[in-house]
Amino acid sequence: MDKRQTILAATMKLFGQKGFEGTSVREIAAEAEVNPAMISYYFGSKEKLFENLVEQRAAFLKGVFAEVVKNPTLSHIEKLYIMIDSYVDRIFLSPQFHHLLHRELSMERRPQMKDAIAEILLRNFVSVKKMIQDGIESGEFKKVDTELTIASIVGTISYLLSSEVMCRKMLQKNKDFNPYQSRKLKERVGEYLKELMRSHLLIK
Amino acid sequence: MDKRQTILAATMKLFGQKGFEGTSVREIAAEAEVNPAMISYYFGSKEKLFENLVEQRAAFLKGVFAEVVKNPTLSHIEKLYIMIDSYVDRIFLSPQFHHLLHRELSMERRPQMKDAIAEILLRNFVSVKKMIQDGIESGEFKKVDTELTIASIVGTISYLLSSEVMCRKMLQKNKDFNPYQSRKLKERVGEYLKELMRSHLLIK
DNA sequence: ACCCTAATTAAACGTTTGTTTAATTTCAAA
DNA sequence: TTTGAAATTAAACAAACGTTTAATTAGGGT
Repeated sequence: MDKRQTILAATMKLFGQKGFEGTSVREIAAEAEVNPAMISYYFGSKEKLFENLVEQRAAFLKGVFAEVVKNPTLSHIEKLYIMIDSYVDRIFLSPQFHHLLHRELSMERRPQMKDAIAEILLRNFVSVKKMIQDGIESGEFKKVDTELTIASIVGTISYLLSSEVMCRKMLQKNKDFNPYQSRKLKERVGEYLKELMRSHLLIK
Repeated sequence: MDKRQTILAATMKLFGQKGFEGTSVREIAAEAEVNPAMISYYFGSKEKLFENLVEQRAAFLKGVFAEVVKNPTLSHIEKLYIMIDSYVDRIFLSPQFHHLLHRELSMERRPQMKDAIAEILLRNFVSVKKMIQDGIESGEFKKVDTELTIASIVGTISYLLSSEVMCRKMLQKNKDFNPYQSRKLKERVGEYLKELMRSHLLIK
C-alpha cells in the first residue's frame, strides 16, 4: 500500500478529531504505523502535510454545480433540490473534514490556509447564487436575500452536525444513535431543507 | 484592577483567535501582562482556566426565553422574533466566543467540557422548541420539523459569521468591511431570518 | 554480484510546552 | 514597627514538541 496515503488517512482522522495543534506528528505516525521521520521525509513539515491533506480532499469535492445550472430541462426549484442533496451528501460523507475546515476558518493562524479553504467552500457558491437569481428573474422565485439563503442551507446542516453530542441532545436521541451514519437523519435533513426552500422561494 | 479578570480577558481573546491548544500559557501571560506563574496560581492549570472562562461567559448568557414563552400578550411569531433578535445579538456580540465553543464541540478532546458546552448552547433550545410546538397546536404555525427549524435559525447566523474572510467573500465585500461590527449586517440577518420563518411557519 | 537511489530507522537535536519551586515583595492588621 | 499571609517574581523542571541527522535496509537496473 501507498505510505503517503496511509499517512494522509491517519492525518485526516486525527486532525478531524483533535485539530491541527491538538495532534502531534508522533500520534499521526503511530496511527499510520510508520516512523515519525517519514512525515518530514514525505511532506516536509506538519504544516505542509496539512496543506496536502486539504488539497487532496478538495480535489475530491470538485464542483459539479455549473452543469446543473445550465440544464434547461429542469425548473429552478428542481435544480436547487439537486444542490441541497449534494450538500447533504457531502457533509454527511465526511463531517470531520467539514469540521476541520471550519475550525481552521474560525482561527487566526495560517491566514493563507484560510483563504484556500474559503475558496474551496465557496467554489459552488457562485453557481448556487446564479441559479437562485435566475429563478428570481424568471418569476419562479420570490425576491429573497440570495446570499443568506445559501447560508441557511449549508448552515442548517453544518450546525446540526457540529458534533455528535450536540446532535443527539438536539434530537433527543439516546447514546447509541450515530448521527453521522444515520441514513434516516440524512433523508430527514434533505426533505426538511427542500420544504424550507419551497416555502421560502416559491411564489404561492 | 482585578488580575483574575485581566487574565480571563486575555484568555478569551487568544483562545478565540488561536484555540486552546494553539495558545500557550506564556502568550496569555504576555497579553495580560502578568507573570506566567500567576495563571497556575489563580486557576490551577490551563484546562481549569478554560473551564473558568466558559463558566463566566455562560453565566453571562443566561436564558431569558422562558419568560417570553409565557407572555400571553404576544403571538407565537412575535415571540419567535424576539428569540431571533436575541440569537443574532448574542452571536454578533462575541462571535469569537461562539467560535471557541463550536470548535471545542467539534473536537474529541475533553468530553466533559463538550457536555458542558452543549448544555449551555441548548439551554434555550427547550424554550424555543416548546414555543414553536405551541404555535403548531394553536393553529398559527404549520406542522414543521421543530428541531431542524431551530438549527436553521442558529445555523444561518453561525455559518455566515464562521469567519470574517468567509463572510466577506460570501457577501462580496471589500477588505475593510468588518462583518462582526456591522450593524447593517446584523439588521439584515435579523430581517432575513424573520422573513424566512414567516414563510416557513405561518399558514397563508 | 554489484551499484545506486529510495525508503526506513533509532537517536538526538534544540525549542517550547505547562507547571513548580523557592525566594522576594507587598501591604494591611496587630 | 512588627508580623504573617497573600501576591509576585525569576528560574528551573521534566515532558513533549517538530524536525534533522546519520546509519542501515531494500530492491530493481545494469
